[in-house]
Formats: sequence, structure tokens, C-alpha cells
Amino acid sequence: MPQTLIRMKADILKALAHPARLAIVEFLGASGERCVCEIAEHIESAGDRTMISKHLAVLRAAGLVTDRKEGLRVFYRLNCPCVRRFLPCIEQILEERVQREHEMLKAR
Amino acid sequence: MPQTLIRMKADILKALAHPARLAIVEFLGASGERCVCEIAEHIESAGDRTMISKHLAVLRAAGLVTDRKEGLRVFYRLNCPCVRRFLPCIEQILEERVQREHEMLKAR
DNA sequence: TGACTATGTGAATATACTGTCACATAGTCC
DNA sequence: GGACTATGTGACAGTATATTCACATAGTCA
Repeated sequence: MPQTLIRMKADILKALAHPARLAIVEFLGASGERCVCEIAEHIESAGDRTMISKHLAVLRAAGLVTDRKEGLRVFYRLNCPCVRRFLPCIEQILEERVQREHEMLKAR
Repeated sequence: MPQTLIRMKADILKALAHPARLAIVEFLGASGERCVCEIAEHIESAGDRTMISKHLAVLRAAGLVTDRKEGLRVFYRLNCPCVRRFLPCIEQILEERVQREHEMLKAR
């Protein structure tokens, strides 16, 4: 458990820990390879396309996505299929938390 | 995919996206229930115990850990075993990235 | 009760991240 | 070459997060 390794893992998680970036990862996970314009169109919430570029740069730096140029377009895809496997786990944590909060309200 | 859900999931990831908190989660995942003093002793790197308290509060708020008081001590444990399952996935992403960077260096 | 221990909280500062703007690059088509 | 399109970058202001310190709470034991 060298500190460096932990820090690197935390950095990968940090890359995922933003609504827009998470949405991008989920989108790529569900639909394979997509160009920036398609991603931007699908996310919308992240206002400007500039932001999409920056978020993609963060994901790329973390090693989560790879890009491929084709003419004017740049296509992105998930690097590790395993990301798709662990996102449902996050959802499970969320559901369990919601349920726990429900029970606490009922218990009062 | 309502925006709120995405934001909640990103918040859970954000809670994990800190070296000290990730180390705490890994520690609890490996060794079950531990009191704050044991956690603090194991992490060290996170200087003050004050910080450990705050990190634990973040993990608790995210629904990742639960606490239980026993006398002076407070014991924490992981809430969702599935967290243990997805941490290796992060390691895999990291390894693949390291390998890719290696190849790029060789290719020059 | 009073000294002691384990843990948590609040305020204040330092640091990092986000989002926006204007501009830069690079490829395409005329 | 020049106009156009898709994407990326740099600087800046605003916001959030981490860290530190001093102090608060609450349980134990004499």
C-alpha cells in the first residue's frame, strides 16, 4: 500500500466524480464509440462544448477513455470495460442509502 | 437518467476520490469493523486525527460506512460489500494505463 | 465530582476545481 | 488560398474542498 498507488487510484476516482464526466462515461459505456459532438448533444447539461472538451481531457488523462481522430471529428471510447461493471455498484450503494434514510424517517 | 441521480452517484464517487478516504475504505474492506483510533493508526499519512474524523464524516454522509458507539470508542464498517468488488477494477484501469504509457515510451 | 481519553465540530486559511470567455489549431471544401 | 466546421487551450473569476488549530462533547474511572 504505497502512498503513490493510493493517490493514483484516488485520481482515477476523482476523474469519475463529476456529474458531467460520469454521464459521459455512462454514455460511452452504453453506446460504444462516439464523437465529441454526439457526446455534447447527449449531455447538454454541461452547457458549453468547451466544458465537454475539458472533461474529456480529464478522462483521457486518467486513462479512462481513448480518442481517435477521423477527419474533423474526434471519437472517444471507454478504455476499460470493467468501468461498466462497477457503475451498477455505485447505484446499489445509492439505493441502500435511500432505503436506510426511509427507514429512519419511518422509525421516528 | 435524471440529472439528480447522476449527481448523487457522482457524490458517492467524490467521497471515494481522496487518498485518505480511499485508504480508509480499503482498510475497512480488508479488516472489517475498526474503531477510529485503529483507523488513524493505520493511515498515519492523514496527519491529524481531526482529519480522520472529517473523512469518516464524509464517508458516512455518502452512505459508504456505518458507525456504532461502544463506550468511548466509535467503530466504523463498510456498508456495501460491493465496494470491495469494484476497487480491483480501479487497479486494473491503473495497470492498463501504466502499461500503455510504457508502450508509448518504447515506441519512440 | 474531576481528571482523563476518544472523537467530533467550527472558524479560518490555503489549495484545487469548475465554468466562461476569447482565441488557437487542424481538417475540409470551394 | 480562404471560409468554414469540430475540437482544444489559456487566462481568469467564482466556488468548493482540504487542512490546521482551538475548542466541544461524551464516556470512563478514580
